[in-house]
Amino acid sequence: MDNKQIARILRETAQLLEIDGAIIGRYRSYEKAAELIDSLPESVEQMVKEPEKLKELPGIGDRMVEHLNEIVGTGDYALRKKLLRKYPATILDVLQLQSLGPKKVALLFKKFKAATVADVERLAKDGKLRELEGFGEKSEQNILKAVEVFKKSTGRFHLNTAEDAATSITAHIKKAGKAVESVTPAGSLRRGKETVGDLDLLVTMADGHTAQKHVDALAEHILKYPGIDQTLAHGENKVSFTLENGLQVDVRMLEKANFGAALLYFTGSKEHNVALRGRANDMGWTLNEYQLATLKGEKHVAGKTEEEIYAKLKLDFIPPELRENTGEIAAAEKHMLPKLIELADMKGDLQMHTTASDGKNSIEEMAAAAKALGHEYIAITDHSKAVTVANGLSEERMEAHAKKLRAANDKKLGIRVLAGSEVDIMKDGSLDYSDEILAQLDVVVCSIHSYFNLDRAEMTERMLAAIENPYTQIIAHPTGRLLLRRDAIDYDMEKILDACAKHGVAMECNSYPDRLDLKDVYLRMCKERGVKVVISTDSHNTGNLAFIRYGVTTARRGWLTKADVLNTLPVNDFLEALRAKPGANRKKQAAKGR
DNA sequence: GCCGTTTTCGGCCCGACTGTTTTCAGTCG
Repeated sequence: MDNKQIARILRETAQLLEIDGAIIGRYRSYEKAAELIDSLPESVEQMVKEPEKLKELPGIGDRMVEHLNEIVGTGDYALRKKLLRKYPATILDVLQLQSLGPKKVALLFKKFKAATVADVERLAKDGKLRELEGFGEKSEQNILKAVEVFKKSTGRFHLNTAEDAATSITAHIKKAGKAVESVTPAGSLRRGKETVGDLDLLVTMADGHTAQKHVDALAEHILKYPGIDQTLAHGENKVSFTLENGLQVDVRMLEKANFGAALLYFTGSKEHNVALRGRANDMGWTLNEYQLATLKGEKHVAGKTEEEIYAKLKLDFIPPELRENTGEIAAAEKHMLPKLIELADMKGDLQMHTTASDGKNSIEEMAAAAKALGHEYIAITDHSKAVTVANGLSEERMEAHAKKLRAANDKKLGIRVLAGSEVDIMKDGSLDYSDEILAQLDVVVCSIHSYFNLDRAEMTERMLAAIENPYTQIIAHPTGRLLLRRDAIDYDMEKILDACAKHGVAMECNSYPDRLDLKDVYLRMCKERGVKVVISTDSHNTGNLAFIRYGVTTARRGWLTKADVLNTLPVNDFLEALRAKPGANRKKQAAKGR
């Protein structure tokens, strides 16, 4: 049982307890345990064998250790099962609906036995809800809207969808003219989380434009953004709306003096903020979205910039990507935060496709576009023969293609082109090309495109066999997940990473916004084990090459530095750092094509 | 259920907004 499953059981228990009317602290302790375990790199299943270690974690006490033991041992949790006899599991869907919280959900269940989204929809349509205390006509409409959103999606969006929306809305806001000083995205987008639930934008008002009438005028202007589907809120300092794709956008207008405190607050994560506020309290201060101040708010301490606030809290500046309360505060206190990798550190891109398989551009076009992005080298990695749907290359075609790739270096493209392939890992863990073909490639990138549903043991064996193959150098999109569409394939990640460390196989962080694979938590596991990482785009056209920024962001979330990522090296050093192929003469290989 | 150099009991982050109310409970982030 993995941490995600354990966290889900705890979170559901917390939600059910809340609906059941438990006191605030009780369900919060379950919530906190779930949040902690969700982002814990170590396996709880392993840790229950050492309860003392488990108890060192903040918010885990004697009782929680017992509960975790029960969950790991039995695969379920008696309290949750008991609550699910009282409330159907579908009531948790109802809780997802915007404007319905635990109190109202409990009331709906008590009065009408409503336990599904469909039940609630029918009650709202029949006008039954307004009979209840605390509900009115407006609530009915809001609930019906929420039901529509629920039906449309689970309410999360790819990183690039959110970023594109932020760019477009920012441009619109700036058209308001000189009243606007700056527009800054906050929230999970700024933290670079793999998917974004809603978009937070902070707008600072320029000097001389802070009066309410200017703010009101700006709010009016913002609500004229052409992509708005529905306006959700229109307050003094905030407007909220949804876009046609269902993405919710919150825009907050504020004074420059509060910008740092607001940016910190709305960037989150919630867990990071809670920890910072606790720290502020310990130091005799209080932190909110307006300022850091003395406990009763009588004296301002800081608020204009995030840097200033962190400094007052005796912390080094914490990059947004690390703000998940997974150790960054302790590291910042001890001046031990890593110097995170940056986009400018990237010198190459190691996975991309051309018209030879399923790409849209030629070798030369991909090379020119990569050069324009500042890369010094690329590996062209068209599909191997098993991926027939993607026009995978037969051994004969691959051999000819490799020659063509080498020859491309004679054309003075201004960028080194490495001959590679994205070689399929077959069901039994063997590779899709013979050793003879693999020996001719500069870069062998291996990945899974079939049999995603093998059981865990079989999948682990398959991956281990691929890693043990002496020609395998990089595992591409290692878990095969498609964000919001397909779950990660199931194998023992710890075993796989140990094998990668042993054999010098690198793990890819795939930058494609619907993959971001490996993800942050696993990248951090790579770093701890000394497993090498590469950041690639998996581009299928020249436009995709810029996705590398999402890979870099994900790597930053995994605490990686430049030194942890192989393709920050100059090409010859990179080739030397890559796993040596059988019989390879490194120096000769590196010098080739110069 | 967890936690503690003001606490072993009594708190659990905290403020804005909405919709329902005429002063506030519930929801949200």
